[in-house]
Amino acid sequence: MSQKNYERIWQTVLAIPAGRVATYGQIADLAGLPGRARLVGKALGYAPTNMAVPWFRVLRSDGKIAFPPGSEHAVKQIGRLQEENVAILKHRVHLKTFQWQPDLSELMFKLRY
DNA sequence: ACCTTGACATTGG
DNA sequence: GCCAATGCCAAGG
Repeated sequence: MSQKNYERIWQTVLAIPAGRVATYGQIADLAGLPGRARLVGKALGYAPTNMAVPWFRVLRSDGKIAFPPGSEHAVKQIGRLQEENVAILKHRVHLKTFQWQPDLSELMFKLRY
């Protein structure tokens, strides 16, 4: 287990502000792991609950919820997003409106890159 | 070392 | 926009 990569991913996701969302690929890039979007999903699955990583703010490249419609995970995710006023329509978030546009220098500082 | 598995992404129809 | 085919690559068996 490459705990190191997971940590970077968790830290990056922790930087997503409430009310905004990011895609798996975007997180991979920001975490310095280009081309490893799938690793992001895996890392979120292993995220320690005590660390409160906002996994629900991460979506597919087209804005869709990654879990199957109606599944327990999907329902919870949609609920969490709606609590922060992120609109969901047809299992999808309009990225043009809600996608996080990180301040790169600030992020670099936080992640120590 | 080989094979399988994904909370993915991109492209083409 | 939907679906299928491809490409991708770390983890775990």
